[in-house]
Amino acid sequence: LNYPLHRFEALAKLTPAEVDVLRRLGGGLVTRRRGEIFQREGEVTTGIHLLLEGWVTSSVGLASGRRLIQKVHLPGDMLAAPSMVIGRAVDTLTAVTHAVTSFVPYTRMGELLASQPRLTSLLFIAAQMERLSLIDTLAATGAATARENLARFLVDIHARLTPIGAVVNDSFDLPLTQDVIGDLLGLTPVHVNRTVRNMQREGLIARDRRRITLLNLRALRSLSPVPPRMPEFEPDWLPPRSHRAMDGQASGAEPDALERL
Amino acid sequence: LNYPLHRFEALAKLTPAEVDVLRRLGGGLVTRRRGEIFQREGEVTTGIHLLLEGWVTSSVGLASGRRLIQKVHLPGDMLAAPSMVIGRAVDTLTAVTHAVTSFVPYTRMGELLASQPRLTSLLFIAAQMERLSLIDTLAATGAATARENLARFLVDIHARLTPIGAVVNDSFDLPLTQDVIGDLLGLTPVHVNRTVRNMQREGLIARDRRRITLLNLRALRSLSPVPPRMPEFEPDWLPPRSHRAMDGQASGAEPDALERL
DNA sequence: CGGACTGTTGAAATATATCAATATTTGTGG
DNA sequence: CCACAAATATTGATATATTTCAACAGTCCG
Repeated sequence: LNYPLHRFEALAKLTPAEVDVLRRLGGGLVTRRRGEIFQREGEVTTGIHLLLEGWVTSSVGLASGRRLIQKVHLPGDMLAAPSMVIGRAVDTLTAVTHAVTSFVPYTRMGELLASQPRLTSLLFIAAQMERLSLIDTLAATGAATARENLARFLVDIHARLTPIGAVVNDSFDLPLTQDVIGDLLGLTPVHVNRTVRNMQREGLIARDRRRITLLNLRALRSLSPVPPRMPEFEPDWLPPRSHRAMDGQASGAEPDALERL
Repeated sequence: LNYPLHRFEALAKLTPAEVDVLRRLGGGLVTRRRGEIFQREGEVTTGIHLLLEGWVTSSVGLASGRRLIQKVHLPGDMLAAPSMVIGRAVDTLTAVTHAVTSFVPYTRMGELLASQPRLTSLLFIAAQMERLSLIDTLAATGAATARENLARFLVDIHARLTPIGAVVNDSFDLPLTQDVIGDLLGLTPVHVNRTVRNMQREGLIARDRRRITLLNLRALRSLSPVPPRMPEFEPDWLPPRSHRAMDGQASGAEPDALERL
């Protein structure tokens, strides 16, 4: 299972044992067809999903019938984590491209939480980062123009695609319809279209089919209402790579729980 | 230090030792005058704040000059946690009423993370809940009308004020100006006013000075575009109240780190 | 190849913003 | 406790970004 760990590795240098625990966290690989919905809002959930390949949207349906896409998930993301708190799916997960996921039952997450204090800390930090990213989305959606919001979106995807090597010369595949982008930015697809075409006309971006090129990244960045966010690498308050902890022996509760599978 | 723990107690029954660790987490009490700004966006941060009393807003400034208030914090909240990831303040913290806080240096948070696996799990869960709350805010701000958004806001404050006993007969103090509410909902103060007055005219709410009464909670709830969220109490995957862990002895690293102060 | 998505453009409608003036409340210092 | 200044709330008129509705053009994929 080749779960991309760049997310965690941006936070701290992992020990080989930790890498191993994370790589073996998920169950078998599951292939998702394009368009497949593999979690529906409201249903009872028993675990989270790791995204290994492809793009997946996380959307919530509003009472009005509109839907808002909270986030597009890219490889390396942990899906449906907020749902574990209430035991029911908070969001609907839809594969927008062909995708590969891996399931992690809550009980297994519990074993991880109980036995790996340092990884639990990293999970805590990762959750805070997701929170930060939502704050930025909120700032853009709530108090910025369509143009600024679109700029932020493009810059964000660019930044998140870069560590997995999917960006060449500021150019990348964007397998999202304007309809989906609209639900993501809280705009009408019609208005997304007009805004995109304006940016194109002004030479900010170029498009060819599903491929998009950011011609003036600097201009787009300064258009974006929020600054880029860089997590601090291995902050000094992070629990140390304890020799005892690194083998998963930290909590007395279930020493080898994570080694069983 | 009487840090309200209802947030954690909604998630799990705490052991006396855990209660003690949490209560002794913060340093001395700090009093904040109304209007005082005690953290500014962008400045280097060295710890988080616990809110014991009063209301505090967390806002981010946009490039356009507008500001968006991400959240109003109420007693029991942990402030500025997202900032710990990047070591700089993500948000500006402003006391909107007289308030009392207590500071927790990152190093002390690190000790907590290293020594209390179960509390770390609860912190992780709490972060996921905050994430969920942001998703709901985003849904309302991005794809709902001013009216729906305001309804959601009132219902949310009502729900969060209830566990600290600040709601009587669906009536509570709302020490926020319409200007602040506007920044919170992504609306103009003028439009907030019109929307509030409409609700009043329709008998949904009543106001007297800063006190507001939700006359028809059911109607407001159904107006809200997002459902109420109930965290699951003591989910079965949560790390158990280990006898060893409860004394803060779990990680071999620094056994008594948290007991020093 | 053909039918179903997806993108594009126009015209009209609308929720919300902006600007501006006045009323009311609130906090403060005498 | 009063009076006053500053902050906040209220209302109206007008402007505007975005939505809605609708028609048509591409393009993708089976």
